[in-house]
Amino acid sequence: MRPTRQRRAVSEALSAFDDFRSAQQIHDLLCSRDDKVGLATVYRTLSALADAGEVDVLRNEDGESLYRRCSATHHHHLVCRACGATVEVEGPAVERWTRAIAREHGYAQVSHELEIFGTCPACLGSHDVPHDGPHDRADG
Amino acid sequence: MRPTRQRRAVSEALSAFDDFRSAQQIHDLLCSRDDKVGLATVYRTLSALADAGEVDVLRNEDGESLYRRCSATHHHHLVCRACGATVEVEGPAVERWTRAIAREHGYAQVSHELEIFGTCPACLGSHDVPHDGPHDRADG
DNA sequence: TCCCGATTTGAGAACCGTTCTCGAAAGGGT
DNA sequence: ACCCTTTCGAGAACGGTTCTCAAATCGGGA
Ligand SMILES: [Zn+2]
Ligand SMILES: [Zn+2]
Ligand SMILES: [Zn+2]
Ligand SMILES: [Zn+2]
Repeated sequence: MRPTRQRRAVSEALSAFDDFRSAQQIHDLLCSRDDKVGLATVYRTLSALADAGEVDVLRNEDGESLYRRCSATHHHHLVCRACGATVEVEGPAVERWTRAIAREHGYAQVSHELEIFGTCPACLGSHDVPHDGPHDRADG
Repeated sequence: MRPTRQRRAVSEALSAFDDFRSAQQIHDLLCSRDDKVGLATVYRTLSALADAGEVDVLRNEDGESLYRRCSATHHHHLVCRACGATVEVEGPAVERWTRAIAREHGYAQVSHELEIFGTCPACLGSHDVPHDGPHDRADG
């Protein structure tokens, strides 16, 4: 995979966010910076990064794919519904439990998806709960 | 909510499946039975049932919504990737863990999503793995 | 039973995130 | 510079879902 200007731009844009962002949001950020990158290229690059395990993907309630640069080890997410603030969490017991459940029912090639949603401390404190962006995170 | 012929048909169609099915699959089943129900009505009825907590919803990897009549208590699913065979599973320890993690980070109004995917015993045994339907489940 | 307002239906259009198309542009090895 | 492959990108296409709105249906009261 060639490190083209476009791919570098998408990858750097991802790093500018601490929370999960959609392909279109990333494209918008690049546009506002006058980085000319086609939307199709943003989609292609994000898919490639996800396939390579360099970013995590999760679907929001609208079915939209959201991307985030995460640590390399297996983990799950605690995500604020209001602002998107994300915490990576690990639970060895949960990992064991899912494997045990699958074995118990004879299922093989097991994987799992686990996300925790809630309202983060910042959003709990603020009187008007935001719905369109993070509180104090870089986004451009 | 009026118990119309259409809503009854959708509800009964759901009961004919043991695994998760899409709105379009349910619509197809009704058509093949000469139950005249519009696709929009199928979507509306499934949404209403999901809102009422009468059916569980999960999104497949394509972002499609799948529906299943489940038990009323909180549970998760062990789903076969190949044929869709579904087992309801419960894990009190996981429930405790998610609450603890959320509290630890100060998140409130916590919910979570957890699905386990794998290959069921029947699909492991069969030589040509099916990709379009369950093994020996009612679907008509 | 008949009437009437409220609810429900459904064919098709609209919506929207995503993927595909394919000719143009860019890159790298020689 | 040349060639061949990869990548790009504007716009079309795709597919699941939702919306539109006129027609059908329902339920309750007269
Ligand atoms: Zn992650
Ligand atoms: Zn895990
Ligand atoms: Zn269920
Ligand atoms: Zn649970």
